[in-house]
Amino acid sequence: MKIATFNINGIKARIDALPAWLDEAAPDVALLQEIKSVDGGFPREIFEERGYNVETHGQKGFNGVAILSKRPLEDVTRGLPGDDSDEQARWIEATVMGEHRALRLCGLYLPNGNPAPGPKYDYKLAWMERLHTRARALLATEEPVLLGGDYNIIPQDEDAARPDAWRADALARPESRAAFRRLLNLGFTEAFRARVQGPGHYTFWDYQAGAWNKNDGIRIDHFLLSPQAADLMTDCGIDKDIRGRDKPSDHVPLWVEIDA
DNA sequence: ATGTCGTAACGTTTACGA
Repeated sequence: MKIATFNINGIKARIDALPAWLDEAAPDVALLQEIKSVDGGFPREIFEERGYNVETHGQKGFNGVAILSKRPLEDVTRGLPGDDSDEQARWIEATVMGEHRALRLCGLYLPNGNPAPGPKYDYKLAWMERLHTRARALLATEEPVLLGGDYNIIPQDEDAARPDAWRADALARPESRAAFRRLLNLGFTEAFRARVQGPGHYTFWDYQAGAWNKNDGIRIDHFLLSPQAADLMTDCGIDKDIRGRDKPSDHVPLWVEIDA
């Protein structure tokens, strides 16, 4: 089963590019972030026509996550637990039924956190604390669990073309990186790094300053796999090329192949 | 030129978030 994550930066703006990528890459599941749409405004028919079940968790204007799946989805939940006052739509979970077994999928859009320091950075770190709590609970189920999405975290210097330019940014500050490492230390495997080593692999290129043409990118979209899911992974990759097409998102898809 | 894009709104332009 091919499972992808893709920050589309607005469903209205990606109304052509997203279906074109789906038709070509043919993922069984796509975790989407930044749909920037309320649930009722999401053009679900476009995806249902292609055989996808559609589950959304949106809000007006910003954020918003969704799951598209060709296989049945069950037990869908919306919102990251741990703060009932948090109204930002950044988390959705569902169980997808594979041919042999079920997988628990979590689609996440982790707060950017800039400017840092400041209240937005505090919110990012608090959100990561809640993510840690939820991730630990999911591990305890001993089921295959995948946490996929836009983490807004550059894990190491090798994950940026110009690491010094990001040193003070919320995406690379020591507290952000430490919170990400704490997740890994629970026992998750970072899918891409389990398969590919070394610098030069990115999932985001800013629209500004010709970042794409200079390959001035960062790697901030990730899949974290529970031990039971990591045992089933057979491949992982980045669909880099679509960043150079018409009307691209600033992110590109990351995908994993899971033998489920 | 302080570099772009997407969304919303008291819209033909500005503000915000990224």
